[in-house]
Amino acid sequence: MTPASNTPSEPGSQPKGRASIYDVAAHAGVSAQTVSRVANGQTNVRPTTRDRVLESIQALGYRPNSAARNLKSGKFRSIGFVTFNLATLGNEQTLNAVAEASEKAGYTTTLLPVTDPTKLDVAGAFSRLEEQAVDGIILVMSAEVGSLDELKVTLGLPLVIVDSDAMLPYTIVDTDQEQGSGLAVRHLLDLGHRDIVHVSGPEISFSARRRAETYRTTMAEAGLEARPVLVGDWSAQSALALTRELFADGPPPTAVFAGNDQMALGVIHAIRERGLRVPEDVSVVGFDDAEEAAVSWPALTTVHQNFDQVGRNATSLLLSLIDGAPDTRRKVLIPTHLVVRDSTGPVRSGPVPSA
Amino acid sequence: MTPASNTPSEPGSQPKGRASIYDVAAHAGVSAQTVSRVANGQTNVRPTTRDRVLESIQALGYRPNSAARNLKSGKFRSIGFVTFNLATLGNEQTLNAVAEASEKAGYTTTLLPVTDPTKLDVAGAFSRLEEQAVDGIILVMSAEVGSLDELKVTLGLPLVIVDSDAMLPYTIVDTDQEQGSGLAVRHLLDLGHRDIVHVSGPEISFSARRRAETYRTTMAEAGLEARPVLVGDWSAQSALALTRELFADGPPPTAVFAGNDQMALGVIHAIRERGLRVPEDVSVVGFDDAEEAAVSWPALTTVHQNFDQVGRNATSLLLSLIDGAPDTRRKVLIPTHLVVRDSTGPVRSGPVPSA
DNA sequence: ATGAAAGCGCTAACAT
DNA sequence: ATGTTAGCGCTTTCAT
Repeated sequence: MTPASNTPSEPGSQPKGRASIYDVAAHAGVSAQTVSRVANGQTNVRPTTRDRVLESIQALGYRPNSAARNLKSGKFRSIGFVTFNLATLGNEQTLNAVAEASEKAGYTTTLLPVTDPTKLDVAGAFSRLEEQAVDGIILVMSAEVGSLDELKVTLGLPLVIVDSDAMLPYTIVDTDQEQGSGLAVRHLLDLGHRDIVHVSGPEISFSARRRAETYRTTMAEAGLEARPVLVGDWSAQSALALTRELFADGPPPTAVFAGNDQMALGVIHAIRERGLRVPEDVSVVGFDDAEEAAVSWPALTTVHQNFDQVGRNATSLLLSLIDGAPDTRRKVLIPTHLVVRDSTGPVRSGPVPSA
Repeated sequence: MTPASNTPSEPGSQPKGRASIYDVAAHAGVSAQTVSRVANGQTNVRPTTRDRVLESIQALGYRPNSAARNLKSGKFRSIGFVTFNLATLGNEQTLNAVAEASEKAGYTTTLLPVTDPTKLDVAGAFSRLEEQAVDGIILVMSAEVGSLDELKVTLGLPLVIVDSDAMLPYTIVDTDQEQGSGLAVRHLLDLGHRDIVHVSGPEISFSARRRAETYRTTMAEAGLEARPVLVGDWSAQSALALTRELFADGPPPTAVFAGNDQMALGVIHAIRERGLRVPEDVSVVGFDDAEEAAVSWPALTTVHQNFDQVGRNATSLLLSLIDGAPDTRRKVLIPTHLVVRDSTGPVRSGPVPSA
């Protein structure tokens, strides 16, 4: 059946390395072009020929070489995901959403870890990103990066920034920190709390600073005095230590707004150590709505952050940039919503909401 | 200074697209070879020439095109990370470790998400992996995949499997599930518990099955009768529901071994709902040692799983395979250790350990 | 120390 | 419907 004409390279032997398009062409007795057409599902190939080529592809285990394709097309069909630490609920979920969204668009996601944020001097590490086999970059900052302004100059690749200072002159997608934090603080206010403490993430984090700011302004709007912000590092451990100190220093507040759920757990732990109850003695609100929030004891009231939407938006924005859309430097803010569970309740004694 | 001789393509205008090695060569008045040598840090270039080339590289913002490099070298310097869901503590931490380890080796990590595990029929999806621009693949299963045997036949790429049935004929890296589960169950046994329930992950998961098996054998070794395993899906919610049912159906056990920390939290939640205390009435052990384990209330006794080591080992194994080492199909089992915190204690009333 | 030529595997453009 | 030519950007010979 198959006209297995002998070629000098002995096609009958087992395949060394990988079969190229020429091997298939020789095996099927057609030109490389025809193989290419079959491999790419072009229509203008006679069914007989197509079948023969398909057989040869099978027989030789041929797979197109993506490097050659990339070289030819000038595209990689891959987007780069740059982050300083993956070990964060938000970053991880964002990555997950990005990976799924880009896969749907036929793109692959390449991780470009930058071990040390401060090492990200623009001249050095960043320009190296251009060599990577990616068509565009999603930069998840979650922390400050020096001289970002030069980025635009240095980086010759489409760029979308996630979780960042929305003042930056780039296309940005982020959770609406202000809206979310307002929700949390006003919830406590509505429950009658007047003495509310905020335990925040690290200074270096934009979102942490934004949440702390909103805590202060919302308190001010209510005509209340904000307590000094307790600055942690997102970890439950840091919140635990901070809250212990707080209790050691003076009377406990009636409510705590924690910068994330992890820290909320740490706060709750410290409250219990002190012999107090949640929410009867102290109410606690978190931020993120991580999986454990629903099953902690008590179930945590928290601000739900929609990382999936952040990731999907960032991806589609980047993809359109890659497709040549002009960079309009849009800021997309993804709204949050409050999930009220059992860690918050009305103040036990003291002023009741005006009603 | 610079002999900016005019070429037909008007090099003086702003760079359309990207500067190639030829543009730099023309700009510096040397051959492409010399540029290549400078770019790759070869020594045999006269300092004067080198400087001139370097200047041109700067001026034109030249970055080597990785597609061309890849095509030439036949390597991508990237490893593929295949998983069915990233949204798992273990997978995420493993990915993190893989990304870091491969970055250190000068490799990039490419995410190859497979949305539906059951869709991973070998003939289809898997052979497509070969087209990806990767030199090898780390497959994180955490669940069963049909006809894996054909994998070897189909996949022409170095492969390391993580978190899997260690019986498979591949190079495998995994947490030592047996050792870990033994630690957990024997810890409860040592505390005098005799009535221990196991809440497991889903049947489809190898590690879940392995942990359940070890629970049964360890109980048997102690001459005790195992309770029917409560099969959940790793989520706290599932454990919560399962434990509620358990309590509704009969007398509570004195201890629970949960298949992971999330489920342990769900179990604890259910115990409390029932008006019982942890660990006074019921002891609970988890598995993973996730961050929240240390700060949950009470702090969770759990089996620490070293995902970092799993990821690092998988990476170095894969890298050596890529470098041409023969596939010896080693099984590397990473040991765990027990972290005793506050969720376990001696049985209140009942048999005391023989001593 | 430097350059010229060839080719990695693929596909767009142009024949036939 | 199929084949031929050329070239993507780089690096490995092999000169010089």
